[in-house]
Amino acid sequence: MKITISEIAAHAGVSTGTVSRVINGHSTVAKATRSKVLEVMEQLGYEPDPVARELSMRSKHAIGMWVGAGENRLSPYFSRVWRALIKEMQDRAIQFIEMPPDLSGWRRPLNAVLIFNSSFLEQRLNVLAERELPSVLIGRGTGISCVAPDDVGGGRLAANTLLELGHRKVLHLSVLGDSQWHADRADGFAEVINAAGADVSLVQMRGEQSVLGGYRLMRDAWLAGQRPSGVFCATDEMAVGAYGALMDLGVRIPEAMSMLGFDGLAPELQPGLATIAQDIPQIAHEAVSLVLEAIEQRPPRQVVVPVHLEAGPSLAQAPN
Amino acid sequence: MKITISEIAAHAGVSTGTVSRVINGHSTVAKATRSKVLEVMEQLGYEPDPVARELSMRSKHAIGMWVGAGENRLSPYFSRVWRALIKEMQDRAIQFIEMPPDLSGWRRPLNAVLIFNSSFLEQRLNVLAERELPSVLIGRGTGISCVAPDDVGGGRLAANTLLELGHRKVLHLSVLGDSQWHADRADGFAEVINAAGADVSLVQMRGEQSVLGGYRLMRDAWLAGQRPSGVFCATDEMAVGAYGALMDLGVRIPEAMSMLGFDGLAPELQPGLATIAQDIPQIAHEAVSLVLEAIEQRPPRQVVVPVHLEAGPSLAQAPN
DNA sequence: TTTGCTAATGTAATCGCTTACAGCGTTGTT
DNA sequence: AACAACGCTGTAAGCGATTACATTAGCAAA
Repeated sequence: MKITISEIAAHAGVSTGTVSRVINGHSTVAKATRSKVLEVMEQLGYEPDPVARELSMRSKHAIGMWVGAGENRLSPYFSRVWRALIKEMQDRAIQFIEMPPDLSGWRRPLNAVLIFNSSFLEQRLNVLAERELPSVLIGRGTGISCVAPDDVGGGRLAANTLLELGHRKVLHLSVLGDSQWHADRADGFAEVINAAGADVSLVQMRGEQSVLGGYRLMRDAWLAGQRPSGVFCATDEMAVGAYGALMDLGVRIPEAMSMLGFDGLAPELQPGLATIAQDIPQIAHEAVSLVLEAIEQRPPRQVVVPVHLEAGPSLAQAPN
Repeated sequence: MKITISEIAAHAGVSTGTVSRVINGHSTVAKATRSKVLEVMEQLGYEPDPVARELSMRSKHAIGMWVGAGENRLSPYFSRVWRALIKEMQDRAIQFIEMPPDLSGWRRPLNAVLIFNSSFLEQRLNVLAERELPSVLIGRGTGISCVAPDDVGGGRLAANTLLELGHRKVLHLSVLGDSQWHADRADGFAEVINAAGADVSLVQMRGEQSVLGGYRLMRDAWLAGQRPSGVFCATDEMAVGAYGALMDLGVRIPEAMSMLGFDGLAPELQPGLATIAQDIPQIAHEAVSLVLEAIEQRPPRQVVVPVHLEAGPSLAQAPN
């Protein structure tokens, strides 16, 4: 037998309205009442019904997720972000709708649109502006609300991590193209490395953002005579490839080479690989908050979500 | 502005009850009325709201999705299936809940569980049986409802495709381990190839199910002197790797080598790569249907979803 | 004591749909 | 002619939440 809000109300001796208010964390509930209600909810094992919830709230919040044809929806990173977004919206009883890359002919009513790190951003924003749809970007932009990981900080963190382990010759595998994310990672990394002293050297190479891209980059660098003691990869996917290349070349990790990736996917992709991890659930949380703000016409905001080091056995003291 | 049932009712000059009856195919509606309503619905592009529908039909279904620790939730295939499932449940206003690999301490009420192609299947089923939770498997099993792509048929189709193009020396890159899916693909493929005549030869090699696994397998095969004119990869991920290996080796595709993957992800992963495509939305659809049947205590059913060839420029006539 | 405000709570409309029940012309039976 | 049965349709009460609005209590100021 499913427990409903009115049973909770009855047991707690309050009205359904009050119960609803404590569920949604409205501040106008007296402390004593709130805890009483929470207690009853706990005791009866109450879970609000998401379907009913959505029906009653939805009129305000249906948000579309727009990912361009250019983006790779099958990439591990995208997959993670997507899942986090869905979970976040589920928790807030928001309806989410996947939109097709091409919007002509799109007619379903929406309150806002969430754009995933898009190419052709300008064009897209224009399309949305025409339809007067508030929009929020996961990525970087100006004049629009957006949320992104702290790429510069992550780059710096990567550099400091390697420096503290005594590495003096480091390699950075970055991504071809003009992605702001990867440029920032490279900049943060280079900034710290270059400030570390004259005996520290940095080489940067750029390749395709994929496992194979990382593999080829690392293999070719090594065969071309690059012999760093530490390598920082702009993404975990590339790191997986680079890791594989080093294995194939017989270079031992971490004895002969320390490796560090970026994104926080490494633990699933290649156990043991250290990474600068993004807080993806947090990014999703901020993204949805920004969307709700945008719907209320509040001014756009840029938020940067911190990253942290997720250590692993691919990291070791530099050999002498 | 969202169109509701009452607008349809107004436009058609009937009551909402009647509209609802035609939506649900109740037989007690006069023919003329029915067609009038259908016409208006068509004209206004009306779609019944699944959330409201579910709420009022009070068949509240919450289904858990259980994926083991061993499964790679970031793999492109999994990602696709996941998205398709979510969409399907959204369309049916079913609540889906992601469950942790370890179920001890799990308390949220569920009506059923959907298991993704799991390792340790027996153990898991026992756990679920203890809790009296109906369960459905995406993959293969006995004594339980399950849905899977037609792997054997897909293997045969791959073989016929290559044979029809005149290939006489073919390579199959398969997956290490005891996955039924991949065994079936290999069997279907081998069956047809081996029946094709004495001048047709097949070599099978097995490696890791990943881009890198495919890369290494293909590279090593080639370097070991394997010179087929066509290669069939058990998954598109491996195919991407194998494709890359051939590029690196300077083997031209498709002039010197035809390639065929499996899963239907190739168009996104590696444009141009032909593949035996699964109908993933259909698999998701069947999976959810089976779950609903299981909830109603109907006897378990096994369903096999057909696959089809998605051709591409990686396929060509065999060289003489 | 009365007035005015604020904080906390109750009330009831609402979200979009289903469905039990009631109403009402027709037709068939006696 | 009276009545039952039937076929179709309208009406309104839910489903389980949210929330605008009304109400009440409590307290300070006049």
